[in-house]
Amino acid sequence: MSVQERKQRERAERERLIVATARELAEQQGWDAVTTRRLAERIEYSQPVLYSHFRGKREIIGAVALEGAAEMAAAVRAATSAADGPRGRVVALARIYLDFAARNPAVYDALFQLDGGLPYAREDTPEPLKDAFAALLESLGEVAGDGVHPALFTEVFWASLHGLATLTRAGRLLPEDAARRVELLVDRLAVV
Amino acid sequence: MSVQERKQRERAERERLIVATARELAEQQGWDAVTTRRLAERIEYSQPVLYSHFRGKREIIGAVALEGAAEMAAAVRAATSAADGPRGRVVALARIYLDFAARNPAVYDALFQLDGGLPYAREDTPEPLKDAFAALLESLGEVAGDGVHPALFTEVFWASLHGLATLTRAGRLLPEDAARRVELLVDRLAVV
DNA sequence: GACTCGACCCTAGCATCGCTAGACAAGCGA
DNA sequence: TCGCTTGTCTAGCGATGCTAGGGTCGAGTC
Repeated sequence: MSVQERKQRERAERERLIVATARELAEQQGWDAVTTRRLAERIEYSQPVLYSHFRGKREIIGAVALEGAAEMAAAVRAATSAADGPRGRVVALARIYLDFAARNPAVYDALFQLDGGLPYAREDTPEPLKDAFAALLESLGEVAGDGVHPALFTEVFWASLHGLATLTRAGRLLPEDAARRVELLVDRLAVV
Repeated sequence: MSVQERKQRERAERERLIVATARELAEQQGWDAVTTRRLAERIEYSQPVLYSHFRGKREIIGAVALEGAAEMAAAVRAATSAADGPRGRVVALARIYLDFAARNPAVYDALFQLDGGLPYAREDTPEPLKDAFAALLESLGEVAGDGVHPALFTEVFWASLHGLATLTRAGRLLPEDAARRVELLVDRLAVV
Protein backbone atom coordinates (compact mmCIF):
# COMPACT_ATOMS: atom_id res chain seq x y z
CA MET A 1 0.00 0.00 0.00
CA SER A 2 2.81 2.39 0.77
CA VAL A 3 3.84 2.40 -2.86
CA GLN A 4 0.40 3.48 -3.96
CA GLU A 5 0.32 6.08 -1.24
CA ARG A 6 3.62 7.49 -2.35
CA LYS A 7 2.36 7.68 -5.91
CA GLN A 8 -0.78 9.45 -4.82
CA ARG A 9 1.27 11.94 -2.84
CA GLU A 10 3.50 12.62 -5.83
CA ARG A 11 0.50 12.98 -8.05
CA ALA A 12 -1.15 15.47 -5.70
CA GLU A 13 2.11 17.35 -5.42
CA ARG A 14 2.38 17.60 -9.19
CA GLU A 15 -1.19 18.83 -9.40
CA ARG A 16 -0.35 21.62 -6.97
CA LEU A 17 2.68 22.40 -9.10
CA ILE A 18 0.52 22.71 -12.21
CA VAL A 19 -1.94 25.09 -10.55
CA ALA A 20 0.80 27.18 -8.95
CA THR A 21 2.71 27.40 -12.21
CA ALA A 22 -0.39 28.34 -14.19
CA ARG A 23 -1.15 31.06 -11.69
CA GLU A 24 2.40 32.36 -11.69
CA LEU A 25 2.54 32.43 -15.48
CA ALA A 26 -0.83 34.15 -15.67
CA GLU A 27 0.21 36.82 -13.18
CA GLN A 28 3.47 37.39 -15.01
CA GLN A 29 2.29 37.48 -18.60
CA GLY A 30 -1.50 37.25 -18.57
CA TRP A 31 -3.78 34.28 -19.18
CA ASP A 32 -3.19 34.44 -22.94
CA ALA A 33 0.38 33.38 -22.27
CA VAL A 34 -0.78 30.33 -20.33
CA THR A 35 -0.73 27.81 -23.15
CA THR A 36 -0.65 24.11 -22.50
CA ARG A 37 2.75 23.89 -24.17
CA ARG A 38 4.34 26.61 -22.08
CA LEU A 39 2.75 25.27 -18.93
CA ALA A 40 3.98 21.76 -19.68
CA GLU A 41 7.46 23.04 -20.34
CA ARG A 42 7.58 24.95 -17.05
CA ILE A 43 6.56 21.95 -14.97
CA GLU A 44 9.03 19.87 -16.99
CA TYR A 45 6.49 17.37 -18.23
CA SER A 46 4.86 16.85 -21.60
CA GLN A 47 1.48 18.26 -22.51
CA PRO A 48 -0.60 15.08 -22.07
CA VAL A 49 0.34 15.00 -18.39
CA LEU A 50 -1.81 18.09 -17.88
CA TYR A 51 -4.77 16.19 -19.24
CA SER A 52 -4.29 13.37 -16.77
CA HIS A 53 -4.97 15.91 -14.01
CA PHE A 54 -7.49 18.24 -15.63
CA ARG A 55 -10.01 17.88 -18.40
CA GLY A 56 -8.50 20.87 -20.15
CA LYS A 57 -7.35 24.41 -19.79
CA ARG A 58 -10.71 25.48 -18.40
CA GLU A 59 -10.40 23.23 -15.39
CA ILE A 60 -6.94 24.57 -14.68
CA ILE A 61 -8.39 28.08 -14.62
CA GLY A 62 -11.09 26.77 -12.31
CA ALA A 63 -8.49 25.33 -9.95
CA VAL A 64 -6.71 28.67 -9.78
CA ALA A 65 -10.07 30.31 -9.10
CA LEU A 66 -10.80 28.02 -6.16
CA GLU A 67 -7.38 28.69 -4.68
CA GLY A 68 -7.97 32.41 -5.13
CA ALA A 69 -11.41 32.26 -3.52
CA ALA A 70 -9.95 30.71 -0.38
CA GLU A 71 -7.25 33.36 -0.23
CA MET A 72 -9.70 36.17 -0.76
CA ALA A 73 -11.99 34.88 1.97
CA ALA A 74 -9.07 34.70 4.37
CA ALA A 75 -7.87 38.18 3.42
CA VAL A 76 -11.35 39.64 3.91
CA ARG A 77 -11.77 38.02 7.31
CA ALA A 78 -8.34 39.13 8.44
CA ALA A 79 -9.00 42.71 7.40
CA THR A 80 -12.47 42.97 8.88
CA SER A 81 -11.59 41.34 12.17
CA ALA A 82 -8.85 43.92 12.65
CA ALA A 83 -11.28 46.81 12.12
CA ASP A 84 -13.59 48.46 14.64
CA GLY A 85 -17.34 48.94 14.31
CA PRO A 86 -19.67 48.02 11.47
CA ARG A 87 -18.61 50.92 9.27
CA GLY A 88 -14.95 50.29 9.91
CA ARG A 89 -15.37 46.70 8.87
CA VAL A 90 -17.14 47.66 5.64
CA VAL A 91 -14.44 50.17 4.73
CA ALA A 92 -11.76 47.59 5.45
CA LEU A 93 -13.64 45.03 3.39
CA ALA A 94 -13.99 47.32 0.40
CA ARG A 95 -10.32 48.28 0.51
CA ILE A 96 -9.03 44.74 0.85
CA TYR A 97 -11.33 43.54 -1.92
CA LEU A 98 -10.10 46.10 -4.42
CA ASP A 99 -6.57 45.62 -3.22
CA PHE A 100 -6.81 41.89 -3.78
CA ALA A 101 -8.18 42.41 -7.28
CA ALA A 102 -5.40 44.85 -8.12
CA ARG A 103 -2.61 42.72 -6.69
CA ASN A 104 -3.83 39.42 -8.16
CA PRO A 105 -5.37 40.35 -11.49
CA ALA A 106 -4.95 36.90 -13.00
CA VAL A 107 -6.54 35.19 -10.03
CA TYR A 108 -9.34 37.73 -10.02
CA ASP A 109 -9.94 37.07 -13.70
CA ALA A 110 -10.03 33.34 -13.09
CA LEU A 111 -12.60 33.90 -10.36
CA PHE A 112 -14.98 36.34 -11.99
CA GLN A 113 -14.05 37.03 -15.57
CA LEU A 114 -12.94 33.83 -17.25
CA ASP A 115 -14.76 30.58 -17.74
CA GLY A 116 -13.34 28.10 -15.28
CA GLY A 117 -16.25 25.72 -15.71
CA LEU A 118 -17.37 26.24 -12.12
CA PRO A 119 -21.02 26.37 -11.10
CA TYR A 120 -21.90 29.60 -9.32
CA ALA A 121 -24.92 30.54 -7.27
CA ARG A 122 -26.09 26.95 -7.17
CA GLU A 123 -26.38 24.09 -4.75
CA ASP A 124 -23.32 22.31 -6.08
CA THR A 125 -21.18 25.42 -6.00
CA PRO A 126 -17.75 24.49 -4.61
CA GLU A 127 -17.25 25.27 -0.94
CA PRO A 128 -14.48 27.87 -1.35
CA LEU A 129 -16.77 29.99 -3.52
CA LYS A 130 -19.64 29.77 -1.08
CA ASP A 131 -17.28 30.61 1.75
CA ALA A 132 -15.89 33.65 -0.03
CA PHE A 133 -19.41 35.01 -0.38
CA ALA A 134 -20.03 34.15 3.26
CA ALA A 135 -16.96 36.15 4.26
CA LEU A 136 -18.43 39.19 2.52
CA LEU A 137 -21.83 38.55 4.07
CA GLU A 138 -20.47 38.48 7.61
CA SER A 139 -19.49 42.11 7.56
CA LEU A 140 -21.90 43.48 4.98
CA GLY A 141 -24.96 41.91 6.59
CA GLU A 142 -24.43 44.20 9.56
CA VAL A 143 -25.07 47.31 7.50
CA ALA A 144 -27.84 46.13 5.19
CA GLY A 145 -30.38 48.30 6.98
CA ASP A 146 -33.86 47.47 8.22
CA GLY A 147 -36.04 45.41 5.98
CA VAL A 148 -33.28 44.62 3.53
CA HIS A 149 -32.23 41.04 3.11
CA PRO A 150 -28.54 40.73 4.07
CA ALA A 151 -27.75 38.45 1.13
CA LEU A 152 -29.38 40.81 -1.34
CA PHE A 153 -27.46 43.74 0.10
CA THR A 154 -24.24 41.76 -0.08
CA GLU A 155 -24.87 40.98 -3.71
CA VAL A 156 -25.38 44.64 -4.55
CA PHE A 157 -22.35 45.79 -2.61
CA TRP A 158 -20.25 43.04 -4.10
CA ALA A 159 -21.40 43.90 -7.60
CA SER A 160 -20.41 47.51 -7.04
CA LEU A 161 -16.96 46.52 -5.89
CA HIS A 162 -16.66 44.15 -8.81
CA GLY A 163 -17.61 46.92 -11.22
CA LEU A 164 -15.02 49.26 -9.75
CA ALA A 165 -12.37 46.55 -9.83
CA THR A 166 -12.92 45.49 -13.42
CA LEU A 167 -13.46 48.92 -14.92
CA THR A 168 -10.37 50.24 -13.20
CA ARG A 169 -8.21 47.37 -14.33
CA ALA A 170 -9.53 47.57 -17.88
CA GLY A 171 -8.54 51.22 -18.04
CA ARG A 172 -12.13 52.40 -18.10
CA LEU A 173 -11.68 54.26 -14.81
CA LEU A 174 -8.61 56.20 -13.75
CA PRO A 175 -7.02 54.85 -10.56
CA GLU A 176 -6.43 58.34 -9.16
CA ASP A 177 -9.92 58.69 -7.70
CA ALA A 178 -10.18 55.11 -6.45
CA ALA A 179 -10.17 56.08 -2.76
CA ARG A 180 -12.84 58.74 -3.24
CA ARG A 181 -15.06 56.27 -5.09
CA VAL A 182 -14.81 53.72 -2.28
CA GLU A 183 -15.63 56.38 0.27
CA LEU A 184 -18.69 57.47 -1.65
CA LEU A 185 -19.85 53.92 -2.16
CA VAL A 186 -19.59 53.02 1.52
CA ASP A 187 -21.18 56.28 2.66
CA ARG A 188 -24.22 55.76 0.50
CA LEU A 189 -24.74 52.00 0.54
CA ALA A 190 -23.98 51.10 4.13
CA VAL A 191 -26.53 51.90 6.83
CA VAL A 192 -24.67 52.58 10.07
CA MET B 1 -13.16 61.47 -59.95
CA SER B 2 -16.50 59.73 -59.92
CA VAL B 3 -14.85 56.35 -60.31
CA GLN B 4 -12.78 56.88 -57.20
CA GLU B 5 -15.80 58.11 -55.33
CA ARG B 6 -17.75 55.03 -56.25
CA LYS B 7 -14.90 52.84 -55.08
CA GLN B 8 -14.73 54.69 -51.79
CA ARG B 9 -18.47 54.27 -51.33
CA GLU B 10 -18.26 50.58 -52.03
CA ARG B 11 -15.35 50.26 -49.64
CA ALA B 12 -17.22 52.05 -46.87
CA GLU B 13 -20.24 49.90 -47.55
CA ARG B 14 -18.18 46.76 -47.26
CA GLU B 15 -16.68 47.97 -44.01
CA ARG B 16 -20.16 48.44 -42.59
CA LEU B 17 -20.99 44.94 -43.77
CA ILE B 18 -17.98 43.52 -41.94
CA VAL B 19 -18.89 45.22 -38.66
CA ALA B 20 -22.55 44.30 -38.91
CA THR B 21 -21.73 40.70 -39.75
CA ALA B 22 -19.23 40.41 -36.90
CA ARG B 23 -21.80 41.77 -34.49
CA GLU B 24 -24.51 39.47 -35.77
CA LEU B 25 -22.28 36.44 -35.56
CA ALA B 26 -21.15 37.38 -32.06
CA GLU B 27 -24.72 37.84 -30.84
CA GLN B 28 -25.75 34.53 -32.36
CA GLN B 29 -22.88 32.31 -31.30
CA GLY B 30 -20.58 34.37 -29.07
CA TRP B 31 -17.33 36.13 -29.84
CA ASP B 32 -15.40 32.86 -29.85
CA ALA B 33 -17.29 31.92 -32.98
CA VAL B 34 -16.22 35.11 -34.71
CA THR B 35 -13.15 33.81 -36.50
CA THR B 36 -11.63 35.59 -39.45
CA ARG B 37 -12.43 32.63 -41.66
CA ARG B 38 -16.10 32.48 -40.74
CA LEU B 39 -16.42 36.22 -40.96
CA ALA B 40 -14.79 36.26 -44.37
CA GLU B 41 -17.06 33.51 -45.60
CA ARG B 42 -20.18 35.33 -44.41
CA ILE B 43 -19.30 38.55 -46.21
CA GLU B 44 -18.33 36.46 -49.23
CA TYR B 45 -14.77 37.73 -49.45
CA SER B 46 -11.48 36.11 -48.57
CA GLN B 47 -9.74 36.62 -45.25
CA PRO B 48 -7.13 39.17 -46.37
CA VAL B 49 -9.90 41.58 -47.30
CA LEU B 50 -10.65 41.98 -43.59
CA TYR B 51 -7.09 43.11 -43.05
CA SER B 52 -7.39 45.80 -45.69
CA HIS B 53 -10.09 47.39 -43.50
CA PHE B 54 -8.89 46.56 -40.00
CA ARG B 55 -5.52 45.82 -38.45
CA GLY B 56 -6.89 42.63 -37.01
CA LYS B 57 -9.67 41.03 -35.06
CA ARG B 58 -9.17 43.47 -32.19
CA GLU B 59 -10.01 46.45 -34.34
CA ILE B 60 -13.17 44.75 -35.56
CA ILE B 61 -14.25 44.29 -31.95
CA GLY B 62 -13.45 47.95 -31.39
CA ALA B 63 -15.64 48.96 -34.32
CA VAL B 64 -18.55 46.98 -32.89
CA ALA B 65 -17.92 48.64 -29.54
CA LEU B 66 -18.14 52.12 -31.02
CA GLU B 67 -21.38 51.26 -32.79
CA GLY B 68 -22.73 49.89 -29.52
CA ALA B 69 -21.70 52.95 -27.55
CA ALA B 70 -23.69 55.20 -29.84
CA GLU B 71 -26.72 52.95 -29.55
CA MET B 72 -26.46 52.78 -25.79
CA ALA B 73 -26.20 56.55 -25.49
CA ALA B 74 -29.28 56.96 -27.64
CA ALA B 75 -31.19 54.36 -25.65
CA VAL B 76 -30.29 55.99 -22.35
CA ARG B 77 -31.33 59.44 -23.55
CA ALA B 78 -34.59 58.12 -24.94
CA ALA B 79 -35.46 56.36 -21.70
CA THR B 80 -34.53 59.20 -19.38
CA SER B 81 -36.26 61.89 -21.41
CA ALA B 82 -39.48 59.89 -21.18
CA ALA B 83 -39.29 59.70 -17.38
CA ASP B 84 -40.42 62.24 -14.80
CA GLY B 85 -38.33 63.73 -12.03
CA PRO B 86 -34.70 63.08 -11.09
CA ARG B 87 -35.46 59.79 -9.38
CA GLY B 88 -37.63 58.61 -12.23
CA ARG B 89 -34.82 59.34 -14.65
CA VAL B 90 -32.30 57.42 -12.59
CA VAL B 91 -34.57 54.39 -12.32
CA ALA B 92 -35.21 54.51 -16.06
CA LEU B 93 -31.49 54.80 -16.71
CA ALA B 94 -30.61 51.83 -14.53
CA ARG B 95 -33.29 49.68 -16.13
CA ILE B 96 -32.38 50.55 -19.70
CA TYR B 97 -28.70 50.04 -18.99
CA LEU B 98 -29.16 46.53 -17.64
CA ASP B 99 -31.69 45.82 -20.33
CA PHE B 100 -29.24 46.88 -23.02
CA ALA B 101 -26.53 44.68 -21.52
CA ALA B 102 -28.88 41.71 -21.37
CA ARG B 103 -30.25 42.16 -24.86
CA ASN B 104 -26.91 42.84 -26.54
CA PRO B 105 -24.42 40.72 -24.65
CA ALA B 106 -21.89 40.60 -27.46
CA VAL B 107 -21.95 44.35 -27.96
CA TYR B 108 -21.70 44.88 -24.21
CA ASP B 109 -18.69 42.57 -24.11
CA ALA B 110 -17.06 44.43 -26.96
CA LEU B 111 -17.60 47.67 -25.07
CA PHE B 112 -16.51 46.77 -21.58
CA GLN B 113 -15.16 43.25 -21.42
CA LEU B 114 -13.03 42.53 -24.45
CA ASP B 115 -9.98 44.25 -25.75
CA GLY B 116 -11.01 46.32 -28.73
CA GLY B 117 -7.83 48.36 -28.68
CA LEU B 118 -9.73 51.53 -27.83
CA PRO B 119 -8.33 54.18 -25.50
CA TYR B 120 -10.67 54.84 -22.56
CA ALA B 121 -10.72 57.67 -20.03
CA ARG B 122 -8.22 59.64 -22.07
CA GLU B 123 -8.05 62.70 -24.24
CA ASP B 124 -8.03 60.71 -27.46
CA THR B 125 -10.95 58.55 -26.43
CA PRO B 126 -13.31 58.21 -29.41
CA GLU B 127 -16.30 60.52 -29.38
CA PRO B 128 -19.00 57.80 -29.10
CA LEU B 129 -17.46 56.55 -25.87
CA LYS B 130 -17.22 60.01 -24.36
CA ASP B 131 -20.79 60.67 -25.40
CA ALA B 132 -22.06 57.46 -23.83
CA PHE B 133 -20.55 58.53 -20.53
CA ALA B 134 -22.04 61.99 -21.04
CA ALA B 135 -25.47 60.44 -21.50
CA LEU B 136 -25.15 58.76 -18.11
CA LEU B 137 -23.84 61.95 -16.54
CA GLU B 138 -26.80 64.00 -17.70
CA SER B 139 -29.25 62.13 -15.50
CA LEU B 140 -26.96 60.89 -12.75
CA GLY B 141 -25.39 64.28 -12.13
CA GLU B 142 -28.78 65.46 -10.89
CA VAL B 143 -28.73 63.08 -7.95
CA ALA B 144 -25.07 63.15 -6.96
CA GLY B 145 -25.88 65.06 -3.78
CA ASP B 146 -24.24 68.14 -2.28
CA GLY B 147 -20.48 68.31 -2.35
CA VAL B 148 -20.11 65.24 -4.54
CA HIS B 149 -18.57 65.70 -7.96
CA PRO B 150 -21.13 64.62 -10.60
CA ALA B 151 -18.55 62.79 -12.67
CA LEU B 152 -17.29 60.84 -9.67
CA PHE B 153 -20.82 59.90 -8.71
CA THR B 154 -21.54 58.83 -12.27
CA GLU B 155 -18.47 56.60 -12.26
CA VAL B 156 -19.56 54.88 -9.06
CA PHE B 157 -23.12 54.40 -10.20
CA TRP B 158 -21.96 53.17 -13.57
CA ALA B 159 -19.53 50.73 -11.96
CA SER B 160 -22.33 49.34 -9.83
CA LEU B 161 -24.53 48.79 -12.86
CA HIS B 162 -21.62 47.25 -14.71
CA GLY B 163 -21.00 44.88 -11.83
CA LEU B 164 -24.63 43.80 -11.74
CA ALA B 165 -24.69 43.36 -15.51
CA THR B 166 -21.55 41.26 -15.76
CA LEU B 167 -22.08 39.13 -12.66
CA THR B 168 -25.63 38.37 -13.71
CA ARG B 169 -24.65 37.44 -17.21
CA ALA B 170 -21.77 35.29 -16.02
CA GLY B 171 -24.13 33.33 -13.80
CA ARG B 172 -22.63 34.71 -10.59
CA LEU B 173 -25.93 36.33 -9.66
CA LEU B 174 -29.36 34.85 -10.17
CA PRO B 175 -31.61 36.95 -12.42
CA GLU B 176 -34.63 36.48 -10.18
CA ASP B 177 -33.74 39.29 -7.78
CA ALA B 178 -32.52 41.69 -10.47
CA ALA B 179 -35.35 44.17 -9.97
CA ARG B 180 -34.89 44.24 -6.19
CA ARG B 181 -31.17 44.87 -6.57
CA VAL B 182 -31.78 47.83 -8.87
CA GLU B 183 -34.31 49.26 -6.47
CA LEU B 184 -31.91 48.97 -3.56
CA LEU B 185 -29.07 50.48 -5.55
CA VAL B 186 -31.09 53.51 -6.64
CA ASP B 187 -32.59 54.03 -3.19
CA ARG B 188 -29.22 54.13 -1.52
CA LEU B 189 -26.98 55.80 -4.10
CA ALA B 190 -29.22 58.53 -5.49
CA VAL B 191 -29.89 61.64 -3.43
CA VAL B 192 -33.33 62.93 -4.32
C1' DG C 1 -9.23 51.06 -79.87
C1' DA C 2 -4.99 48.73 -78.04
C1' DC C 3 -1.83 48.81 -74.33
C1' DT C 4 0.37 49.63 -69.94
C1' DC C 5 0.31 49.77 -65.37
C1' DG C 6 -1.46 49.90 -60.84
C1' DA C 7 -5.00 48.64 -57.58
C1' DC C 8 -7.26 44.90 -55.80
C1' DC C 9 -8.28 40.19 -54.36
C1' DC C 10 -7.43 35.26 -53.78
C1' DT C 11 -4.76 30.97 -52.98
C1' DA C 12 -1.61 29.05 -50.10
C1' DG C 13 0.98 28.84 -46.15
C1' DC C 14 3.22 30.02 -41.41
C1' DA C 15 3.40 29.63 -36.48
C1' DT C 16 0.66 28.60 -32.72
C1' DC C 17 -3.38 27.00 -30.25
C1' DG C 18 -6.09 23.04 -27.40
C1' DC C 19 -6.32 18.40 -27.39
C1' DT C 20 -5.55 13.21 -28.48
C1' DA C 21 -3.93 8.66 -30.41
C1' DG C 22 -0.63 5.27 -30.19
C1' DA C 23 4.01 3.67 -29.18
C1' DC C 24 7.11 2.81 -25.59
C1' DA C 25 9.39 2.30 -21.07
C1' DA C 26 9.39 1.67 -16.14
C1' DG C 27 8.18 -0.66 -12.17
C1' DC C 28 4.89 -3.42 -9.58
C1' DG C 29 3.03 -8.12 -8.16
C1' DA C 30 3.24 -13.02 -8.93
C1' DT D 1 12.36 -13.69 -13.74
C1' DC D 2 8.38 -12.76 -16.18
C1' DG D 3 3.99 -10.50 -17.45
C1' DC D 4 1.22 -6.77 -17.13
C1' DT D 5 -0.46 -2.47 -15.61
C1' DT D 6 0.50 2.14 -15.18
C1' DG D 7 2.37 6.21 -16.72
C1' DT D 8 4.79 9.21 -20.01
C1' DC D 9 6.28 10.87 -24.44
C1' DT D 10 6.42 11.71 -29.49
C1' DA D 11 3.80 12.96 -33.17
C1' DG D 12 -0.06 14.75 -35.24
C1' DC D 13 -5.05 16.66 -36.06
C1' DG D 14 -8.04 20.45 -36.89
C1' DA D 15 -8.52 25.24 -36.09
C1' DT D 16 -6.82 29.87 -34.93
C1' DG D 17 -4.92 34.90 -36.40
C1' DC D 18 -2.35 36.75 -39.78
C1' DT D 19 0.71 37.40 -44.19
C1' DA D 20 3.36 36.73 -48.56
C1' DG D 21 3.13 36.44 -53.40
C1' DG D 22 0.98 35.78 -57.65
C1' DG D 23 -2.66 36.81 -60.81
C1' DT D 24 -6.60 39.35 -62.73
C1' DC D 25 -9.23 43.09 -64.01
C1' DG D 26 -10.11 47.65 -65.16
C1' DA D 27 -8.83 52.66 -65.37
C1' DG D 28 -6.22 56.00 -67.85
C1' DT D 29 -2.98 57.08 -71.88
C1' DC D 30 -1.29 57.21 -76.55
